[in-house]
Amino acid sequence: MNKQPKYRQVADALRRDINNAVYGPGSRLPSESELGEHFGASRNTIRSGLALLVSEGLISSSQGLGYEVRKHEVFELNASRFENLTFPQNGDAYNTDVTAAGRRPSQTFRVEVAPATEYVAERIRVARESTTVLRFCHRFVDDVPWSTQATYYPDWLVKEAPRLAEPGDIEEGTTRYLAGIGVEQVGYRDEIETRMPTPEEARLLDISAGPVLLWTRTGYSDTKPIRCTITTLRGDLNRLAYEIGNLSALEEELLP
Amino acid sequence: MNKQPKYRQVADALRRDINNAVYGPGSRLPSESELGEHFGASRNTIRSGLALLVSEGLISSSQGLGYEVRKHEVFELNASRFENLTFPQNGDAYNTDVTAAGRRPSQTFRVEVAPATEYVAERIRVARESTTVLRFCHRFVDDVPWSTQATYYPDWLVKEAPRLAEPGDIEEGTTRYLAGIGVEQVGYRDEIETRMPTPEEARLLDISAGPVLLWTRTGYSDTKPIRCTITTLRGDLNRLAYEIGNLSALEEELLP
DNA sequence: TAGTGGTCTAGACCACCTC
DNA sequence: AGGTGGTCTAGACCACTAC
Repeated sequence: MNKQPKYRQVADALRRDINNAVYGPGSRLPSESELGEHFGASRNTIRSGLALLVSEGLISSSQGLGYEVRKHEVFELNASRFENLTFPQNGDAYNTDVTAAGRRPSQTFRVEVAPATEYVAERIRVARESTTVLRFCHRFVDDVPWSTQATYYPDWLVKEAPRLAEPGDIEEGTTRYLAGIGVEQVGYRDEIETRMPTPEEARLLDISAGPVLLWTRTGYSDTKPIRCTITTLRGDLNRLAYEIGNLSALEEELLP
Repeated sequence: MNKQPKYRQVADALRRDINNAVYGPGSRLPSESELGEHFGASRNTIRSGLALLVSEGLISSSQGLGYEVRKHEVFELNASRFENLTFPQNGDAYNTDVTAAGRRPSQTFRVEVAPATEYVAERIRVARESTTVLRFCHRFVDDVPWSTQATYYPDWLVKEAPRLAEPGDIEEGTTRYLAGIGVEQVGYRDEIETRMPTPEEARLLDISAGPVLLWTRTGYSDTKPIRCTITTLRGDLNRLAYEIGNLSALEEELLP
């Protein structure tokens, strides 16, 4: 027989109850002491079991309140909608998508000059530590921190497109502004990863547990890379989607 | 002054040392008792700090051995390489990509009849719990569990394409087999999410800590969905890539 | 004020690895 | 055998929330 440690038995029992909706989304779990009595375990052992479920993203805890079953709400970002002149939009797809979902987007924004990290440098093909312009966005949906987005532009491009270095939004969108001065983004390469947040990311995105989704887009003109955008998304709140090829079958679904 | 709890101070100090390569990748950390003496904390407090770093994916622990700084090795899957007749490949891109990276792929494979989960049913547009054929793949790279892949085919398609329900591989690849009988996949919709693994996933993929990357591809003919493939990837080992548009600038990079 | 979770301790015993 | 991490206990005190 495969004997599990007691804290795992506690976690398994509670997980089963949560999946079977004995404890529904948003409802509160019994207190640590009550669970301790129920399972015949010390408070610390119960806490180990609960910590497992917290790390799995099933429950969350707040001091003075107790443990609560988390409700899941996912926002989908369409990453394949082409960022070009055929889709008029401000900045990028974010405002469009969030508003379309009936939610209220907001953001803080800043521009700075920053040395290229190794990660960025190899993608926009500049020397490590060389100067870049960083346009940084901290995004919220209904005032909940949702994602951060950092776009790096190489120095040579900023010389051609000085408005990139100016603080404040570019009304018509950076992609369109660049196209207007003859630098057109004709393709991009996306990379998607996941990992646990750094303490800094956890602070910015108000993450108490669970992973982040990292989405890097390197945009190319017909001759060279022109930007690198790194988006850090709360994993529990976001999903990325790509639609590729002929999807006429999908559109029909939405007809009356 | 913002006083951090002692176990966080421990974690922060060790994290800094790891990032500054005081403890390099693959090297061992001092034992819990040594750290306890160093930081003037009880063993349990030290363990809380170390647990934080484990959950962040920075270190791993093994009973009897100690804590080790993890080395990162990421395998990139190109998800946008079109799955059609222009790219000859077995099954899908997996074998091609892994072999190209100089690694040894292996897999176990099974076919079964399974009722559609709600998630699958809404994607291939069949009734919940209706019959589907599930082709399941457990994949390894150099014998390390890497990902699982489950593809669901709707019942109506299996009637037209009976080999889908036969156990064993389809030599020329399922996409090509289907094209051969007139069911061509002309487009697909990908969805990408992340979360912590379920206990079952942790077992199959041998995950001690860290998230999984979930990649769902729904394939369409010109009139309806024909399959739904759910790939579960170890987050620490995998990255997804999409290349879209004109990337002639990227190809040049690889010339002499 | 009472109840909740958050931190911390001191000590015990077990399971696993290396020598 | 000796050292490592893994589990578990009993108890203390603190911080936060509710009433």
